[in-house]
Amino acid sequence: MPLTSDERSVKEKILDAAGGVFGRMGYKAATIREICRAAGVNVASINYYFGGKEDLYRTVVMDLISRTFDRYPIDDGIDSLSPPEGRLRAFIHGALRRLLSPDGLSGYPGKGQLVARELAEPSPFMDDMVNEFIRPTAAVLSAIISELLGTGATIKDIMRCQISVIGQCFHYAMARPIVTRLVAVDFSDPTTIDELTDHITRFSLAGIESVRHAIHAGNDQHPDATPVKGEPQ
Amino acid sequence: MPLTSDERSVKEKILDAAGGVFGRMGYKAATIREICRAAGVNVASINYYFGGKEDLYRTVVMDLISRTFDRYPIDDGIDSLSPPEGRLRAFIHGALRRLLSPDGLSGYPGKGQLVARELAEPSPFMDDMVNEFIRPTAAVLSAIISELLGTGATIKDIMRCQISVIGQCFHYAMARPIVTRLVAVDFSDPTTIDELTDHITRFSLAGIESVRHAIHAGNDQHPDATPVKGEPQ
DNA sequence: GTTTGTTTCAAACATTTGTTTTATACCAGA
DNA sequence: TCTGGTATAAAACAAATGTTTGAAACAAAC
Repeated sequence: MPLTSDERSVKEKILDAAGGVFGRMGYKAATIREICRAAGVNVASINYYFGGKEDLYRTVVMDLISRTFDRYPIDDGIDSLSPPEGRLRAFIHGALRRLLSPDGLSGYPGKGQLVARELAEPSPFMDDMVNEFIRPTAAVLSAIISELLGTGATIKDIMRCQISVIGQCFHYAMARPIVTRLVAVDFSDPTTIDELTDHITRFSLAGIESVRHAIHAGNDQHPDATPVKGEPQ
Repeated sequence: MPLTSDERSVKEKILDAAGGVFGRMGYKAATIREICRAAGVNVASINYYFGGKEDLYRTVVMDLISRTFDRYPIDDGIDSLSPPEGRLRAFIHGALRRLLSPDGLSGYPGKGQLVARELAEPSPFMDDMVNEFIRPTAAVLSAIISELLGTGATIKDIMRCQISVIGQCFHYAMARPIVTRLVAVDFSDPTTIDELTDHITRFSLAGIESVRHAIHAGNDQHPDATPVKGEPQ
């Protein structure tokens, strides 16, 4: 009978501890002894419950992302027929909370470092991750931006604006080791997240509007009239 | 007398091989045996010439970044007294080229993955990197944005706009494994880099301008933007 | 209470890995 | 040729790490 309350507890303890250790140290540098010490369980437990280190890692990552998307859905509970400005704000808010919010249990530091690790050295199941989570997310953002840009926007225009929006959100999560060395900020604070949502939304709406203008007014001119000295483009 | 032609050859062989292996596998997963096999030298050579694995890694990374900044300087050859719009464009162009341009090393995959790796598991000398390369870069961008925002901008305002600009540039380098799965783009192509420079500059100038308006228009959505108080730096 | 299957634990095992050692080859200069 | 410093190679070493083992503890069913 594999479901006593005690078993779930041990498994959960391992999963939580593993999330933190993997996120902090990366797959290779994280040792199962460190994970088990943090979880307060025996080293053999990992092989007993998960079959090995690699399977534990896969479970941890998929579980973490899945739960995060459950808690902070893509649409953030906003009607897909409402004006695109509000939907963009909801999207950014959701993205920031997914990336920066601490994961309820066991003081997990944030998913940013874990994402960075996946980008540095994509796992064999990176494709699954993209298909299951990232592609639907990108589709929602694409629809919003497409509406904001209006007719005449090319796929390239939409794509670039998408990356401009997402890039801002990601950077707070990924570059945390750098940013915190440059300035003292408390990410994961809800107030901070709301402020960032305001900023990125304002910044992005203006940026998108500017791209829209460029599209409708004689394409592809340099954004500033002053040419760069000695740099033939 | 440590400078016969033969010695330099061995050292160079190690450096080249190490760049590839570290870039491909990351610090922890890369083994000195793998590096030495790729370089065709004895395992003891690394300790003999570099003192150990960590010092070798530091040398390789610092060398790579240093040469990259030499080739693509921060100011991109533009006068620091010219209008901030052009300077922003030069800054973005330089950042993109540093991040996306392939470099001379044999078969080296690009700096995006290395940066991502550093963010995922910061090296012991991450502080050195930040102080030597990132801090001066951030200072240049900060000056540009500060000028664009005008008086009344808080440290927070400047910082957030900075991250908005840098985040867009970084995302192309770091999220390459994701982006290439979503759409077919050839980064590192100079034409692509120039197009991206145009887009990010236009997008960011509009975003910054919008933030400037919000600052001067009683900052209703911006309850924290009280003029410059002593932000811990 | 005994039995049966599951869970936990400490110790052991087999590899891997960074480093050191020891010996040998090299190569000028006296 | 001898000598002293340098470079390379093979082996040895010590520490760390993922995994396995075998026994003990435990819980529920009979």
